[in-house]
Order: sequence, then C-alpha cells, then structure tokens
Amino acid sequence: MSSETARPRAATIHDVAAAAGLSRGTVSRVINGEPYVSPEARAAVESAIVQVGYVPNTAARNLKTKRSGAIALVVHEPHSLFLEDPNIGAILLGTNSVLSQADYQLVTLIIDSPRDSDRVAEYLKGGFVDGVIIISARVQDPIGRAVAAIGIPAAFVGHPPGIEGIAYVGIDNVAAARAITERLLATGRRRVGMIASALDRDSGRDRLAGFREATGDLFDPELVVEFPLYSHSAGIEGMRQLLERAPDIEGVFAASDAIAAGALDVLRDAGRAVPADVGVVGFDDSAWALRCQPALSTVHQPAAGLGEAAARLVLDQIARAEIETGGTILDTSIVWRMSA
Amino acid sequence: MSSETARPRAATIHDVAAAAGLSRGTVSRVINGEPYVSPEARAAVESAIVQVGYVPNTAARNLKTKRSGAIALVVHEPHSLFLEDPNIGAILLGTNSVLSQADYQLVTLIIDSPRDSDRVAEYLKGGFVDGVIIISARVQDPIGRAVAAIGIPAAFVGHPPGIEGIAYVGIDNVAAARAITERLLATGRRRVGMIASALDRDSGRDRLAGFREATGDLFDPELVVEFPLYSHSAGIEGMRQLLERAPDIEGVFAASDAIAAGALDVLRDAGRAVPADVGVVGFDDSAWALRCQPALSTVHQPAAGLGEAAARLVLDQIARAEIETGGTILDTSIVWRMSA
DNA sequence: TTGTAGGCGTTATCAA
DNA sequence: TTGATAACGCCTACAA
Repeated sequence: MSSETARPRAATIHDVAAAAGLSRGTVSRVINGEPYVSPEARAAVESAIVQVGYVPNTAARNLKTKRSGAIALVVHEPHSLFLEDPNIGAILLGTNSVLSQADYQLVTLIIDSPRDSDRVAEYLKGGFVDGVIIISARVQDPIGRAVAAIGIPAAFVGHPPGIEGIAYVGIDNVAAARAITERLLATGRRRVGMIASALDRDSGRDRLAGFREATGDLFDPELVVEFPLYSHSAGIEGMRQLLERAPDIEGVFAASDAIAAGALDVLRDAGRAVPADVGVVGFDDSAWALRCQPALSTVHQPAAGLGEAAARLVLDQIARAEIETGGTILDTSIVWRMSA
Repeated sequence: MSSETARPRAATIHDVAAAAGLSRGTVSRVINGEPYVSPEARAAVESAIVQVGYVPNTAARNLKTKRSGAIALVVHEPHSLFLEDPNIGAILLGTNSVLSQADYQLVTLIIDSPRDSDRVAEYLKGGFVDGVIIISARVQDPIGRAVAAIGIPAAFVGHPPGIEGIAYVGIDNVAAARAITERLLATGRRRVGMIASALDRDSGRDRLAGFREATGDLFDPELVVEFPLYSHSAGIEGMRQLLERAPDIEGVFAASDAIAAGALDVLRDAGRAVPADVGVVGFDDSAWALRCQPALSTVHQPAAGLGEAAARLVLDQIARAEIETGGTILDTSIVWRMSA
C-alpha cells in the first residue's frame, strides 16, 4: 500500500473573504444566494471560492441553523430477508426520488443488532438528520419508541401496533388479503389454505385476518401454517406441511410472492398441476411473480409509492414545524395471471 | 391528521452544569469518560444529565473535533438491479457489522440520478462522514473522482478503471472466470459461449477476459453476447440469441447467477436438457443458484467479506490519519452443483 | 449594499 | 481535580 499525506486544513469563509477583499458577511450572503449583493461582489466572491477551494463546513452550518438537510431511512430487517425483499429496494428508491427533488440527502441506516439499534437512536438524536422514515418495524420496536420520544418529524411505512404518535403510510392488508382470497374462492375451490408469515408485524397479521374474513365458514385452522419470515424457504416448508395435512387441498394464499414461489416448487415436485389441481395466489407483485411458472396471480402493492408518500409526510412536518400523526392508506389492486 | 407542538429547545451542557452545580468543563469530561473527575462530581453530573434530559449536540461536537463518527456507503446502481442484486445486501451487511463493532454509524447513500451524484459529493465534502466506501462504481464514475479530490479516507469495492488514488478490495474476476470456464470445458464440451454483461465495470470486463483466456483456440466471437445489466432478462434474451446463432451450442458461462437463471428458463422452454445437452455455469453463488433447476454450478464470491474488508480499509486510514491506495484481493472458489 | 460582532454547543488549554 | 476561557466555522441581526 502506498500512502499520501493527510489532507490540509480546509479553506473557510474567512479565507474566501480575504481572497476576495470583502467581509465574511458578504461572502456568506453570496454563498446562501441572498439578495442585496452587488454583481461585482458576487463575482469576486465566486472566483475567490474557486481559487481557495472553499467548501462549506456543514457542522458549523448545522450548529447555527439547526438543520442538516438530511433525512434518515431506518431499515430493520433480518439478514436473510434484507438480501432479497423486493419491497425494500422499491421503497428506498421511491423515498430517494422525492427527497432528492426537495434537495434533501437520504441516508439509510441499517439495524442488524441491538447495538445498531442503540447507535441509530443516538444518531437520530444527534441532529444529523431533520427527519426519519422507518420501514420494517415490528411490534414494540425500540427504535419506534425512541423516535417518538425524540420528537423528530417521522413517518412509518407500515403501522406497527403498539406505537402511537407517529404518522404512517401503508396499505390495507386486511382488505387486500380478503379480496385476493375471495377471488381465489371464486374459481370454485373450497379447501383453501394459507401460508402465513411475519405475524409480529402489522402486514403479516392483517393478511391472515383478511384471509380469515374471506374464508368465513370455510375457514379451517388446519389449513393455516405460520412462519416468521416472508421467505422462499417458508413457502417450501409451508406447502409441504399443507400437503401433508390436507392432501385434498385446492387452493393456497401465500403471504408473499417469495412464499408463493416456494410453494409452486413443492407443488411441481409433488406432481400437482397449477392451477388445475391447486390454485396459488401471492402478495407483493414483485419480480418473483413474473418469474414463477405459471406466472403468479397476486396483490399489487405500490412499494415505491409508499416510500414517496412517507417522504412527503416527513417533508410536510418539517415545513410546518410540527409533528403530525395519523395515517395514509394507498390503494392496492389484484393482478390476475395464470396461477389460479 | 392530529398534530403536536414542535419540540422545545434541547438541554445543553450549560444546563447540566447548572443543575449539577459544576462547570461545563467538568461536565464535558464526564460525558467523554475522561480521567481526573472525582466520583462525587461524576455522580452529580450523571444525575443532572438524566434530570434535564441532556443529549449531546453532534453538530457542535463535530465542529470542534472535526470527526463525525459516521462512514458513508455509496451505492450507485440502476433501478432494476438495485432491487435484486444479491451482492449489494451482503456487502452492506458485512460493512455494517465491522463498522458497528468499531462504533461507527454506517450511512448508506443512494445515487439514482446525476442530481443525486452531485448532492452526495456535497454531503461527503460537508464533514458528515469520516470516510466513504463506494460500491458499483463504473468506469469514469464522477463520484469516484469527487472522492479522490476530497481526499477523504475511502475504499472501493471493486476497482473501476480510470480512477487512481483510492484503495480497493475486490476479487480476481479474470482468474475466477477462467477457472469456471475451464471447469466447464473439462466436461468435454467444445462449443462454449458466454452471456457477458456490465462491460462498463471492471467485473464485467474481467469476466469476459477470463472466459476468453480459458477458451483459447476454441474462442468464437459468435458465441458471445453482451448486455448492460446482470439481470435475469439479460439471461433470457442472451440465451435466445445464442441458441439462434449456434443451435449446436454445448455450454454457456453466464456472467451472473441471475443471467444463468434466465438462460436455464429459455433452455427448458427450448427442450434442451441441462446438463445433458447444454452445461450452464454462473457467477456469484447467490440465492439464485440454489433456486435454479438444476442447481447452478457457479463461482462463490465472498460478498460480505468484501464489505468487511472495505470497512477495515477505511477504519485503518482514519486511525493512521493518512490516505492509502492499493488493493486487496479476496479469494473465490468454485461451487460445482448440477447444471454442468 | 456592505461590514461588524455575537453566539450556536462543544472541546481543550491553561491556571488555579 | 476543577473552573475559566478561547476557539471551531458559520449565520444574522444590526449598524454603517
């Protein structure tokens, strides 16, 4: 490894002022694009800035203005899922696009251990960011409570039960699950089961609740299996269990597309034709859905839209200088393909 | 939406000092765990901190210490890929685990437009972070040049050509591609092609170079197709083209597992048996590899390890207060499964 | 239109 | 062991 010397002391407004032959006040005005600066002064300052290589010191600016121009997105997701959850990426991109246009810097913080959780809470308290968006929070998530306690402009994507006082944006998981289950039942199947998942989150709970509502008298607890994660492997294991418990099963609602993909693999190996013998529906309308064979009928979830809405919720609170609570619900739709 | 009042002015060291009946200097020493503080003073300060609800102001601290305790990870990835590249998540988690243990906060910055690129450069210059790790950079990536110009401790994951003066950690893509191609050839196939990709990055270029080296006299430009992204759809389109150009093709090296998965789908639809008729090998050893039918033979890439190594590279530069350059190469291995 | 100067909340140096 | 007291770099009244 070769090495170079450490970088020299950065130029300050003071240096610019000296180079331009003006006062620091005037330099500051130019930098912040304020009126009441003569064209000559502006030109002099601008060339002086280039000349001395001036870069504003954000720490000093933040100290003075009490703003950072940055907004955090906290992701709390277990290892395995983080690597493949299609929604996270879309939410991230949606959030970023809105913040980018408003000239805010999005900083994503990952929570992958209790230690991370504490450090992130410190970071949020520390004034590094003007607002925060939280995704993948669980019931009683400590970071949610920390955010509520700090009183920083915030928004959840999803709505973890047990945490109040923070705005949120989400979808109606109950209604969406009910709708797709009803659609599945409308194909004439009676023995319909569910591979449920993530019951420690609102999304997981609500999808199960919707399934239950839709099945009504047909509901059979034997036909419901539960797993902690929305993963492909949960689909594999879940479908195996279901097939064992009820060889006569006619339909399956998988709590996510990844789960549905796993279920389809098992059904194929078991020699069950889809949708002829068993109908399968998923949830998310992610990249998985189109890659399945047959293509998956599923619930379209506006993941990027959720990120955008959450970003707007936070920007709005910053603009109005007050914390808001309450929720925004975005629409979902059913995408009917070949799997049921 | 209900709303609450804006938060009140935060407590400062001054408040703590007043409540504890001590000077600000002593309070500061307690907060920073310095020696030469009497047990009584320490206790008084600690209870005063709780009493007034004191939280350190990071902007002020940064201004004074010129450190932020945060390190950035810049991700520059096109929309579609960001959503599914298995390596990004693993690198992220690896980086986070190392930084977390060193008590640094990882902040991930996404570049999704030229505007983002400029803002990120500003953010990095602004003193928000003490170091930066860059992944997915392209040839001549402006953010790479910006980082080099800033002179901040930095490390690339991968090694974009055309940018010097920044440390990097990567794998030997040429050697790995050569090795797996040789293994494919060792199964007795002569008409072997490649679905190449991402030739604007070192990884994409090098994998093609390795393929070429391994095929030697057998190399046939007709059997190489190129695509911009490491995507499933590139695999589909690429395999179709290859089949059209050379119906007698016996083997394919896909530049990534996702591409290989797409190729397998096309081969299945075309009625070609794998590995009997055509052998397929991939690259990454991602979740895709195990989900393929048949399971994919591929190159194992230590994605999390790359993230960890990059983090250490940056921490080391911070500790030694000097910028380093030069590279670290991590080992890859071949995972031979059923697809060839 | 420009200059002056106080202070944001910390840390760190120097006396006491 | 503790207490004053400068900075750190910037913004912003206020005065000129």
